[in-house]
Amino acid sequence: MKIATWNVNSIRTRKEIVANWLKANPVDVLCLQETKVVDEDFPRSQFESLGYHIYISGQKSYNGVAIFSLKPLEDVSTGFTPLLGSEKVENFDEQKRVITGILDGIRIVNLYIPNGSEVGSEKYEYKLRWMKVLKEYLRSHLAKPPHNLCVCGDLNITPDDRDIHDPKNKEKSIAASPRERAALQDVLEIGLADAFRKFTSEGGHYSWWDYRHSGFIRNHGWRIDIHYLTPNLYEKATNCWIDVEPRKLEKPSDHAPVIVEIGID
DNA sequence: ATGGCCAACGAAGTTGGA
Repeated sequence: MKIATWNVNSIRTRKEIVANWLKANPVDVLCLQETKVVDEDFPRSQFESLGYHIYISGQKSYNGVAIFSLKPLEDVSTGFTPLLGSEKVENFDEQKRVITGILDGIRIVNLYIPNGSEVGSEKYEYKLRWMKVLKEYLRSHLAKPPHNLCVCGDLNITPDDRDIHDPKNKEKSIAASPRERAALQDVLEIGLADAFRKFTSEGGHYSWWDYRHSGFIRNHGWRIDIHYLTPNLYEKATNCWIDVEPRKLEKPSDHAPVIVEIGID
């Protein structure tokens, strides 16, 4: 089974690129972030004609997540509230950043973690609070069948210095600051491991490059689009890679898709 | 170098991204 994750930075702007990619790479599941469109205006037909079932949670202008799956998903839900109740999650579900469903005994959780803007800002504190709720949310999923999690998406945090092209000033840099990395590690304590790092240990592999500064040409990027797996799935993972090809196209997303292959039918 | 790019919204400039 192949599960891909891709921050497309507007599905309406990127629909041709995404559809063409799926034709060449017919993954079982594609998790999208930053769809940036309300559900009524989501360009469904282009992807349904490729055989995908489509599950979406969008909003106007910002955020928005979706899952495409060749087979129907079970137990689909959006946001934290269905598991945790509204009193535990402040107003987090106003921003559409979480969608999940089950496929063949795997609970797939698609996340668009808040960016955080600048270290120390109000949005940064929001991000850190969001991470605490995320941990409870994932723990609740893990306690229920099928007890196998694939947590993927745009995590907006680099796990370590191998995942940023220039670690200088990282303490003050959003997505690399110590409190963000500690918050991520705290979430992973429930029992999640980075699928990409099972196969590739060196640095220099990125999933996001700034549109500015010729970031892609110079490979000045960050690896922030990640699959985390529970141990049973981690053992079964047979490959995980970043497909940089779509980043070379005209009007690309600033992120590249990342694919994990798990050795089950 | 307090920047450069890109998208949404809406019809010019602001907000957000990471």
